[in-house]
Amino acid sequence: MVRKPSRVDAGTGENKERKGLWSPDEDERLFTQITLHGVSTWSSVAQLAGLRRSGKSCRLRWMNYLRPDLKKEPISKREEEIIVSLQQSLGNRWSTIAARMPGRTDNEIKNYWNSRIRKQLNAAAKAGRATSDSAEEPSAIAAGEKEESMDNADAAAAPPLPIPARFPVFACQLLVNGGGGDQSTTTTTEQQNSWSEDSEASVGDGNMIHDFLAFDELDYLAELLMDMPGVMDAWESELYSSNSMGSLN
DNA sequence: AAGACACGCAACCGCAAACAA
DNA sequence: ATTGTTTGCGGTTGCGTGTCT
Repeated sequence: MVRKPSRVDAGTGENKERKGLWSPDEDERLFTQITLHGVSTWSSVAQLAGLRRSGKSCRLRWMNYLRPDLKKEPISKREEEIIVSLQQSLGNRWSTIAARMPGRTDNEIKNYWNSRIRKQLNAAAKAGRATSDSAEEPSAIAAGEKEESMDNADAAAAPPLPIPARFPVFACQLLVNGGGGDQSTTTTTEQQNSWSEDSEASVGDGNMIHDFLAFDELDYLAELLMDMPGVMDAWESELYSSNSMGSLN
């Protein structure tokens, strides 16, 4: 979707800071400036590129649009699952979530989530009015509502471990891999990243499991697996290790 | 065909943390 | 230790486009 730069205040005053959509020329200036000279401070980037933009605006444009490593394709089903599960375990920490999803920006994920939530709420409003509190809600809607309540409570203040959508898959992996825990519990960055790609499924990985089980089946499995000895311990360390990765670039 | 509505996305705003002087 | 500046983040807004009526 290409939009004309037509937003309010396209920079009428000579010295006035420009706001609104970026023109192709501005993009080019910014891109050239950063690729050739890098970034010392963002305000200096704006100056050196001859842009009447705030450093803040330049940063945002670069991060969300110009960066060469950004994925241009729409968010895949697999990525959606990752977003949902990370959102459930981390809350609205979009930058942390984005850091685990190469090529995706916090803004993109946030937008995706917000529109998704809006959809779910609309759907829930339509379907749910008559049969409120129905036990057979689609898991996606349930997930959305769960997160809303989590938002209010704030993840840090909630002692019980969150059970995101990834848990059933994780638990299945644990079983398939022999329950040793070692390889399953040490979820590496590469592993996380591989979930975002539509890579080939190998025995015991999340893709394979999802090929055989629907979401509602996974939910059911989750309930059973939570009671199995050792599973929650493994999940806890999995959660811990993945949470602590958030600080990585 | 045209207006209304919904959706997706880009970008702004305000705040807080980090950093420098 | 204090103050000012910069950066990063999450929430929110508003525009353009697609779809529906």
